[in-house]
Amino acid sequence: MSSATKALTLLSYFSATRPEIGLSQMCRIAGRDKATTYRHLQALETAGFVEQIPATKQYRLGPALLQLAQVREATVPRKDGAKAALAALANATGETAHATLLSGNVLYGLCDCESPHHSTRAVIDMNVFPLHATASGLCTLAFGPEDLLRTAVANLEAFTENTATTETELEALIENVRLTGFGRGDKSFATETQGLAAPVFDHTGHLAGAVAVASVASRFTAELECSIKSELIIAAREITRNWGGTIPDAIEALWTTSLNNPTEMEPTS
Amino acid sequence: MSSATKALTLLSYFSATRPEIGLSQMCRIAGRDKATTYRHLQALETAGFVEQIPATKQYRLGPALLQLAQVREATVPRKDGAKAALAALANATGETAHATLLSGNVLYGLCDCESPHHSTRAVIDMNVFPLHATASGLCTLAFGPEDLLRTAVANLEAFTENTATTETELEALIENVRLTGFGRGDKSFATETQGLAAPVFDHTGHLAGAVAVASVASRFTAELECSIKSELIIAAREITRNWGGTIPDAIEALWTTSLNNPTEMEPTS
DNA sequence: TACTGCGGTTCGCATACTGAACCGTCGTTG
DNA sequence: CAACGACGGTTCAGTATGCGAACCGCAGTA
Repeated sequence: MSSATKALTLLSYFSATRPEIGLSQMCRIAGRDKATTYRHLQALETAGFVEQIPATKQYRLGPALLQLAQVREATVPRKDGAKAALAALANATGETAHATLLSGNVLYGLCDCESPHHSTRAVIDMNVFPLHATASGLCTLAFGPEDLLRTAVANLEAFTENTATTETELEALIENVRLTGFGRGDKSFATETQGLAAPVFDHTGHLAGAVAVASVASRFTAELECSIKSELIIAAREITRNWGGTIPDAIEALWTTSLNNPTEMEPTS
Repeated sequence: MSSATKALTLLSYFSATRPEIGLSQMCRIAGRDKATTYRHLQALETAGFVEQIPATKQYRLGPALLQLAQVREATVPRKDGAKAALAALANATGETAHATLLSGNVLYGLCDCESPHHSTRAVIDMNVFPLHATASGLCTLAFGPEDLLRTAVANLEAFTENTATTETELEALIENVRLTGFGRGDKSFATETQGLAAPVFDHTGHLAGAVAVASVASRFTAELECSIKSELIIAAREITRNWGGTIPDAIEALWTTSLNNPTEMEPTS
């Protein structure tokens, strides 16, 4: 481990719950020498990555991070941060993968990626994803801002006979998403399409969108669902990381339990 | 200079205008060896501070910065307290507005906001603001800690032919700022940029940074200057308030006299 | 084919990082 | 008060570790 790496890892010990760390405390956390840690902190301070609070002598993250984060945000649009993960997802599952982005009350299609494995694919061709009828939409409703539900119930268009058209039906679907950590669209948008989605988060800690796989219903099996879910987790983690966020622990826990108990799933219909 | 510092300085070479840098290019910019630079970039990559674009092998800023900036923002939410005021300032003046933050002896760019009014704008693209050559820097020298002057005179780089390059020249500029309450950068940093800045204070009662407007020199008139100054006062008051400080009475007095004296023109308040 | 510039690797050398020990200063405590 | 411990910060010998000249393979090109 290089000296620069060691210095940089010190930064990762700062968090919202522990924003200020003293020298001795940092030594204990990092398990390193005091003199070394001191020099590392000084190096970080000269670079503006940490600053020392004059009153308490404690260290906290510095202002240079804001500047660099701004440049990062300007240079890497979100679409680029999702493309590679989507391609991997489509390739691993053999199905069509796509990402959606929540902006205000609307869920936009951001980017999609078709798999070359099958001749019949689910074709994604939407600008706006209906919240109540797609896996991504249900995911957004389950883990996004609460007032989104009002927007959703204002438009419960019935795309298929499986579409939820009442508020209670919709709430049941959302509740299921909150229990499993995955959004499910069981032929609720198109009669031949089976959707699975996972939430994606950004640097504000809020839901930013979803990543989803659209499979053709006729070849959708329990094994495929399990495989898709595990790949979805990988993709959701990567996209979230690229967007500067972290998956909330609660959702990570949901994923592991819902992957280990595949008997939980109940086809609604 | 420690190895960690050397690695960290590489990050400062990324900017909005140069978001992606290859290895050889980085060597030239940093003036350092290729192997060393490569190791540094690798260390930064493992820490998530840069990432390599697979296609071009170039490096760009990484996603870890977003997370750390988020923590910083949660710890010290100064940026939030400045953004709204900057937007209003940019909108009212029709010019590019930005805020800077003093940390130690260094003046960092915190946040900037471009106005949509003009097609030609002053583009702010700096991590660190030179104290002797920018309106914000002069403001900081005039009203910030005294020993900052020593740091400033240690680096009197001439950016344009208008840049102050001697200590006496610099002191004359600072004296003018102390008389008017506004920092002025008359093409001293870029030949086409005219800067005006006002100081901002935090809860300790000391200077915390500056808020500034960068105008294009060719359209800079007395009327515009007057308008910018009155808007600057509003923005400085608001940001200072958001940062938990108050504008010292002495500076409020300077502002009112300097707005009324040099010209009969009344600002649109 | 030879040449140029690129990203990446090797390896011997000495620089600069390491960490045990130390210092001065706080609050606390018997 | 004096002893104590925890803290931030400093010193110094010894060696791990970073340094850079030289090199490799590749891709474009003239």
